[in-house]
Amino acid sequence: MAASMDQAARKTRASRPSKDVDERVRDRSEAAILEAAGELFARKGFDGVRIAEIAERSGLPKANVYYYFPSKEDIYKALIGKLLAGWDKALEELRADRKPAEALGAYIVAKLEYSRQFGSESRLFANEILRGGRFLSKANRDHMRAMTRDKAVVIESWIAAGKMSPISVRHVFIMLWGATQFYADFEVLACDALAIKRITKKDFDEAAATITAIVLRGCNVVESAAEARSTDT
Amino acid sequence: MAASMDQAARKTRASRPSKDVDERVRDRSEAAILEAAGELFARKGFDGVRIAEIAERSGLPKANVYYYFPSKEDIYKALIGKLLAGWDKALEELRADRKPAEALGAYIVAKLEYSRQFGSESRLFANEILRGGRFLSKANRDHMRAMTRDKAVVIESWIAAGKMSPISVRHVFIMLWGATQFYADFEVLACDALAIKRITKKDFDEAAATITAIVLRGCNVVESAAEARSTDT
DNA sequence: TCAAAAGTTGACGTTTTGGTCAGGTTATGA
DNA sequence: TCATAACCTGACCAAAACGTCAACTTTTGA
Repeated sequence: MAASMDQAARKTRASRPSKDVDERVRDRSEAAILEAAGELFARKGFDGVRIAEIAERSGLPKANVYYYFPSKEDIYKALIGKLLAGWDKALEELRADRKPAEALGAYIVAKLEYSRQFGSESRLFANEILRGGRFLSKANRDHMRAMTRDKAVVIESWIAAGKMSPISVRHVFIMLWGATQFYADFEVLACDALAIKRITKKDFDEAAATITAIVLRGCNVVESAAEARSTDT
Repeated sequence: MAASMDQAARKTRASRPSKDVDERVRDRSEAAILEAAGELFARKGFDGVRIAEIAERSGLPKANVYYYFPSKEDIYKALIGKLLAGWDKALEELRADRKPAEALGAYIVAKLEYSRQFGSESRLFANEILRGGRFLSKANRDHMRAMTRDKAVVIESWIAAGKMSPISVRHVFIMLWGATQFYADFEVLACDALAIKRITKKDFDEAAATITAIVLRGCNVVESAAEARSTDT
């Protein structure tokens, strides 16, 4: 996911064992650029961002940004790559060997937490999808489809085992995605809806509790453990 | 919401009774521009669209677009205005005198139908919110807040009347918004999730059914046909 | 110590783009 | 018919934005 092939190749740190911490200038600069670009792309979309802005925000002169990344598009694509990793992580909670209520609750919490902590990444992803996913590679989309299918199978196994009522699993995924991303992606709307100025951790916790409660009850998920009250951590 | 004041004033159709159909060139041109611009803004965001594109797509030369709209921003704002009307319409379904199950179901259907029929408007709105709502006026936001509050009161009245279990009404709104907009706004993701090429009417119907089922059951909305007439606005 | 590699940067060139304008054509209404 | 208003448009401009470059400084490794 580094700048470009030739430059990445130059990095060969085996031949440069001087610093074990290896706080290479390159790494720091690339990170700074990526972070600045992430925030900006998230808020203004690909076309809305000037590399001069990225440069300014990352504290580097424009020409230096071009030293690390051959083009604006390359910066953007590098960020898209990072995104997809995070996308998967929450889904990992959905495993067939877990109790449905537990797994679904954990998924909702993880997804909300991800979008809370990585708000700008989440918005960047939303932005990209909204525009039709121009920059998503076929591999990216194949991976996402496969992931969805696998997790759908997990939930269908719970349904088959009578642990929850039969529903259109894939539509439920969409409900969950929509609900969990809303707070980060459409923060303005969420704030208006909640009649607050800024969304806090507490609001996210309430969101998790509400979404979990409705979805679990909505799917008639059986709660074997009589307790399992609110959806903490 | 027309181009600008002076130009709109000139329209004074009382003094020009020649055509009753009044298929004024102005009206057609403005509509063409707005439609073309809507599609483009939805897909590429404000900064991503060049007025040359709008011109081309609406079949007019660029300078002619400027004849009707003083600036790109004015075209964008005109569209935002149209959006908010649609936004309200679905919410009208939520009236205290209706039965909760009926009203909520109708709301979900109306919201989905709106985003299906006016996909590009929905995406444009999403785009605008994602970017922090730069072009939303204070009046716009005040209106939306007031609308949300009113409808929250309606649902809370149902809760108070024991017609559904107590939940965080405003978080439920967010769930509903997220779920109902997803299909239009994040079509790419929705297609991948549903393992289909394009979303059809049938998919929207299934979505409505699933969302309604989960939310109604999730909120323990009582389906008793008998009562549900204690609150009368 | 020192040459080569890595990193930095101000200034520049080219293209794009929002917006303007002067002058043309068509519709309107008396 | 004819004056006026509405409408249309090719050509143009200044600002901005992407990307380049040559020269400069710092770091590296032997």
